[in-house]
Amino acid sequence: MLTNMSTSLHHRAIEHLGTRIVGGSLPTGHVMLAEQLEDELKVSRSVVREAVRVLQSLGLVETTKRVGIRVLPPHRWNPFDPQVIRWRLASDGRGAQLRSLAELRSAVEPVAAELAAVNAPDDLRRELLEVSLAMRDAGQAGDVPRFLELDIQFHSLLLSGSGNEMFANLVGQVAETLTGRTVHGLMPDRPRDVVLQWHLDVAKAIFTGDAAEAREASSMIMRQTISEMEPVWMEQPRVFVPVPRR
Amino acid sequence: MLTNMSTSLHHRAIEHLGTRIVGGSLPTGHVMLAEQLEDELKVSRSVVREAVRVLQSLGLVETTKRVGIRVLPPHRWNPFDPQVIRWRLASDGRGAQLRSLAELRSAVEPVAAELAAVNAPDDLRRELLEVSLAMRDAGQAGDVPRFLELDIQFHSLLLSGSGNEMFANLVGQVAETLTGRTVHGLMPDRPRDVVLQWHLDVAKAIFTGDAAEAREASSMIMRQTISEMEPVWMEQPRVFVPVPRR
DNA sequence: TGACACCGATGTGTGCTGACATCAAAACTC
DNA sequence: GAGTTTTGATGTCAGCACACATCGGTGTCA
Repeated sequence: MLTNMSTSLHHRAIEHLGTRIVGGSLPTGHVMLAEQLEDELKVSRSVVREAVRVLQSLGLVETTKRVGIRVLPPHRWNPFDPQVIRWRLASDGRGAQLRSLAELRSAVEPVAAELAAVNAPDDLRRELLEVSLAMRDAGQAGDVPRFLELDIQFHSLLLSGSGNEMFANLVGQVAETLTGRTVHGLMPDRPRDVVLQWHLDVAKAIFTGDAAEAREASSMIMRQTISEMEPVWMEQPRVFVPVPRR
Repeated sequence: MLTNMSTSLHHRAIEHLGTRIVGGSLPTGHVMLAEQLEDELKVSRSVVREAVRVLQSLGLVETTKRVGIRVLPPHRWNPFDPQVIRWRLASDGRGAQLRSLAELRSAVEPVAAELAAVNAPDDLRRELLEVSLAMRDAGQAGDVPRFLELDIQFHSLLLSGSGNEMFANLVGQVAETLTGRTVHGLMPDRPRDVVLQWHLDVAKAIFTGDAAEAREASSMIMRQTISEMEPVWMEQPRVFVPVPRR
């Protein structure tokens, strides 16, 4: 066996194929043979087979006897899988992916805020309040990296505090969205005062258990976020997936 | 080899382990050995290894050298994976799963309606209108199975029409929620007239491009749905996942 | 004598390989 | 054109070499 290095062969194989499929260099309908992948990746059958099985479970490929490994169309991919999202963010589909995530956030966060106001444990409410205060300080001081860190912290706490496991699972994706925004230079040097105030409003409302106010303030943040990020995906066309007939 | 039957060994192995882990009979921290699974499932190592790799990508287990295959805690499971959701719906966690899905719907659908009013292609708007009319007829006639079918159709069109691939991907889960509601006997024999009216309102608003009205009417439906389904998960405790520190 | 650091044995996942089974597409026969 | 055979790919199996985390024994030092 050749030098295996840090990451496992299995992981590397998945990464290699995943990026190529999602990136588009292996187009929909493209057929590969397992043996051919062995040669290409210089790994054994077991590695290829295990990698293909994982990609199959993500909806990226299907295997058919007598045919081979076929790349499936994008609408078959599991759009909620963290790996798929990561691969898309690293590809041309980055804009469309960020739009999807931003819209998902804009849907989920106000409801999460509402739920957190009703259900969140006390220490989490307190921490949320502290973070929102720290955000104000960092924001007014123009400390962008610190602000980003706290921003992620804030929204993570909010989503976790909802007590909905699906919402809580979106923290990773939200972090991607937020960092993506700064990376794209879409953040003003100094966050707007209203945005800081809205974050404070959300934290206070959750602290006092005011669900309606929490939702409202969160909606404001989301509206602002979307309008700031819109340039990223402006030219990206929307795709309408056919609804499965029965 | 014993009779292998319709589904592949690989699929059966995944199903076997997935149901047991999600169902709780293999508790968090439980450690299995690959060899032991071979004996238990009466399959070879490759089948076990490929199945374990898939479960690993779903966050259900992790493998450590010298230790074995360890079952991970529920908060590490990918809550958006269709398989995981299916396993949970078939287990004790059914109530909590339905709550998560219902809350997700209640967050997403109003936003999807808003987006559909802006972006949906014309034929989809037309179809949505037709379906909402058919729903009214089936509802008033008390034809429950037909109503359920149309209801699923309606919400699928709505989610697809948003042009957001993540929203569109939720059709399967929404269908589960809706069927789950009838299965649990939570649907009145004859859907309330207001609900039928709200569905018509959503369809009309999307048809005429009135985003705000589409959102509002959709919110009403969601509010009603949640309140109808609440009994299912009343006694289920909420789980608060620790937010990952950096 | 007791505490601690070191180190080698052990067991288990990782990776590789050759062989056979299965099954569906494609080619062939009638 | 329908039915049959062939073919070629994945599916499944079993055995091996290797890497490496853990455990327990050994040695050193106080």
